[in-house]
Amino acid sequence: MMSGLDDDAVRNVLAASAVSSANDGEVVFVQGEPSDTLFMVLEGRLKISQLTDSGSQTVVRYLGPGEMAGCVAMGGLTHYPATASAVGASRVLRWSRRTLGELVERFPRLALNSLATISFRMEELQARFAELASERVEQRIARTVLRLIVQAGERVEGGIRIAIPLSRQDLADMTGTTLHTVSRTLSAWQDAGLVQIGRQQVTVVAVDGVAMIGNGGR
Amino acid sequence: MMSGLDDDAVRNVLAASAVSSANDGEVVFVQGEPSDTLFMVLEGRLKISQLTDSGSQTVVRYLGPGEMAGCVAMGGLTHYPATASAVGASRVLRWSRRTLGELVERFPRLALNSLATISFRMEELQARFAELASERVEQRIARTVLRLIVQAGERVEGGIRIAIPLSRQDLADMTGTTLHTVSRTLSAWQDAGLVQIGRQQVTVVAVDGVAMIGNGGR
DNA sequence: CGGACGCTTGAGCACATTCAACAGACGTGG
DNA sequence: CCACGTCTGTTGAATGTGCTCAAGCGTCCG
Repeated sequence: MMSGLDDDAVRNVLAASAVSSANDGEVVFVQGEPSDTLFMVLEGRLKISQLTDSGSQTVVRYLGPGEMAGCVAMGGLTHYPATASAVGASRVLRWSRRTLGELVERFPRLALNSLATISFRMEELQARFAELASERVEQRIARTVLRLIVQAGERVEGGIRIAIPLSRQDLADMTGTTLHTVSRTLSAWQDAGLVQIGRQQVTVVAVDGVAMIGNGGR
Repeated sequence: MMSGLDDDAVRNVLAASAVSSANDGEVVFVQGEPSDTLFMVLEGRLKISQLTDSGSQTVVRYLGPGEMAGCVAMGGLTHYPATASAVGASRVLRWSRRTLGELVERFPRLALNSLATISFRMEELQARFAELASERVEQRIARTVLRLIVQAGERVEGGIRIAIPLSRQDLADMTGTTLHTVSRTLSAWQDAGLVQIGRQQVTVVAVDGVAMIGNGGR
């Protein structure tokens, strides 16, 4: 978010922010509310999720330290398109839309950086959209797990652990399936020695094996 | 794209552009190529589509006059995430990445406008993603048709026609299904008096009926 | 006139959902 | 500390939506 700004500018931008804390599960902003604040994660994580009117949930992404949430406050959207809730004890920086307007005027670079962030996410979302449209469930789960180990992988003995409390339901909400199918799939993978699963956690033992499934190798 | 710019600025921005024509089906930019140009549709339409490595296609959206294509050239992406091809004889404005950099420096507002555009599309894509993840095929087709009549609806006797040559395959690529299912669905709708279908074209007779299906009323 | 293209329709099947029941882990409060 | 309720996860069986495979038809165009 701050890339391309000189130290002085960064100090100015930070000085204009406020800090908030959020406990595990606490909501930072809610889908449908007026989008009058931009956030940046300082500590912990945010889970960005979306609720359709029919009641089903989709998880759009997880955000870690340094990442922006509610970029739409800078773009033109008047309401948040999704809900952000804290995963574990977290801390975020906040800028009001007003403050933001002034900052962007002084440091136009901020707008460009947001643009870069959103472009990147847009590309990712398009890719996930295409996956969802054309690939089978097992493949999608594999790709999602791979993305998660990039985003939040943690080396442990015997593999790479996804350092987010991740329920079967969460994975289902990311891949557009049900927790049942996710459970079955992960169990099968464990039997095959690809992963090690536990309550709200997944450790990938054989990254190459999972990658193969993700690429269509059955 | 030009909103918030004064007349003089608009003249400057336009003066820096080049014009290209594209015949029906001709490709404007290709997925994976370096994204060194920003486009704006002047006449006709562009179809933005994406090809996965497994070979299946998804249609991301259609763009009409005044809309920007390849916004990523302004954001940070180095390669186009999708392919743009002309639908019918079309004309587009072009700005090179270099020119664009200079323009943005002089008129920072351009960056904000792009941000607004992408934010809007991001929101729409998120909504479609959620649809794809949670709704049945018929519902998704209904919603897609409704979106299309907003984007390219044309009042005709007996309904609203979608003024784009739209094959069953195209609709399938937008909804993540097969042309077979789309064909069956549209035929059923025609029997029910909801739409009037023809070769590469759809005319919605009963918008409310289609909307009901889109909202889950079976 | 012939071929390519877009579309329709039927039959069978497979993947994933739905329905259902249960098991274990965790947290809470008496 | 144990009893209880809640939350998360597992697994089986039945069901069904939508895909795949297959064949054929009409229309547009060279």
